[in-house]
Amino acid sequence: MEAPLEPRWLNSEESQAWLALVGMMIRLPSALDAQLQRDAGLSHFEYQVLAGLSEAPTHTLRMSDLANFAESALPRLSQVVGRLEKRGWVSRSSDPTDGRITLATLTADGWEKLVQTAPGHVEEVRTLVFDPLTKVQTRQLTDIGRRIMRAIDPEDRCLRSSD
Amino acid sequence: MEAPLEPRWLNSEESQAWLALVGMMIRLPSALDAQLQRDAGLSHFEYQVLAGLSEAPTHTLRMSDLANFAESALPRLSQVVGRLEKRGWVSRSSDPTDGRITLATLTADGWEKLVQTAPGHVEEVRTLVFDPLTKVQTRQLTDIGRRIMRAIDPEDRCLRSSD
DNA sequence: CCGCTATAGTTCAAGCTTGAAGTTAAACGT
DNA sequence: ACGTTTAACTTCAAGCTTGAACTATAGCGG
Repeated sequence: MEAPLEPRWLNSEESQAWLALVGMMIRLPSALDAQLQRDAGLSHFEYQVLAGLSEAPTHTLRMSDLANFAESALPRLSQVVGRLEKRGWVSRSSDPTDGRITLATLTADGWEKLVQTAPGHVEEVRTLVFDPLTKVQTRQLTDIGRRIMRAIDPEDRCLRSSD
Repeated sequence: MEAPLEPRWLNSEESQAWLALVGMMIRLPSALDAQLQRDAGLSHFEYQVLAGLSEAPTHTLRMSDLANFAESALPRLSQVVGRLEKRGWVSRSSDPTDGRITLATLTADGWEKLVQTAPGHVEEVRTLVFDPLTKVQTRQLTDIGRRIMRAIDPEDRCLRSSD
C-alpha cells in the first residue's frame, strides 16, 4: 500500500509485529470461546461474569462494578446477567440502602458450575498462551500489555483482578 | 478463586500477564474501531477488506482468499462486501474461468477512500501500540504473538500481509 | 454423456451487542 | 417540602455475526 503524504508509516518490524498482534487478537478470543462453549456451554463473557462474582467478598457485586470488572457496558451485562439468572447461576436483588443499585450474587449452583468449568478453561489458557512462552516472555507480555492499555486509557487504574 | 483438584493453576506472574493481555485484547479493537468509525465511517473489518484488496495485484481477490486474509468466515465477508458494494467501493463479478468463484475488486472510489483513511488509521495504530513500546519490545511482541498463534493453529502458514 | 459428489458463495434465521430512550430512586437547591 | 437534576439500571430497536440450509457450478467415475 503506497503512502499518501504521511511521514510516520509503519516500518518492516512494526508491520510484522502488527500482523502478529492482530492475528493473535482475532484468534485467541475465538479459541477460548470455542473451548468454553464446547465444554461448559458458556461464552467467555459469561464466564468472566461468574468469575468476577466468585472473587467478590460475598459472591456479590453491584452491576456497575461487575461491568467494570468485565470491561463491558451496562446494557450488555444486564442482558447476560438476565440469561445467567434464568439458568439459575446468578440472582439479582436491589440494594436495601439504595434502591437504584442492583446487586448480582453468585448462587450455589453458579459456584458449582464455575468450579467445574474453571480448571478446563485455565488449562486452555495455559496451553495456548503460557506454555508457548518463556518465563521472560511472560514478563515482557505483561509490560507490553500495560503500556498499550495506558496509551488507550491513561486514566484507568486497572485495579481489577481476574480469571 | 480456589483450585479444585487441578495442579496447573496460574501463578502470580502469569495472572498479571493474563490480566494485561485480556485488557489489551478487549480495548485495543474497540479503540481502533472507534477511530475508524469516527473519522471514516468504517468498521475495522471493513477497513481490512479494503486494505486487503488494495494490496492484491489488480485490486482483485477471490472471496475465499479475501476471507482468509481478513480472518473471517465467508458469510460475514459476503455481507460486508455487499454493503461496501452498495457504497460503491467494491464491485463483484464472477470468474469467467470458474463460475463458482466470485471476484471482489476495489473500485477507484474505494481506492480513494482508502487513501484518505489509511494515514489516520496508521497514525492511531502507532499512537496506541508502537509509540508506547521500545524497539526491543516491538520485536518481543512479534515473537510472542507468533508463538501464541502457532499454539492455536499449528497448521497455519500466516502468509498474509496486512494494514 | 450422465448422475454424484465436492466446491464457492449466498441467503436465512437466531442470537448477541450497541446506543438511545425509558424507569425508578436518590440527592440537591430553594 | 417540592421540583429538578443526577445516577443506576433496564428495555427497546437496529445492526452485526454465526451457523445452517440453499443454490449454482465444476469435476469425476462409470
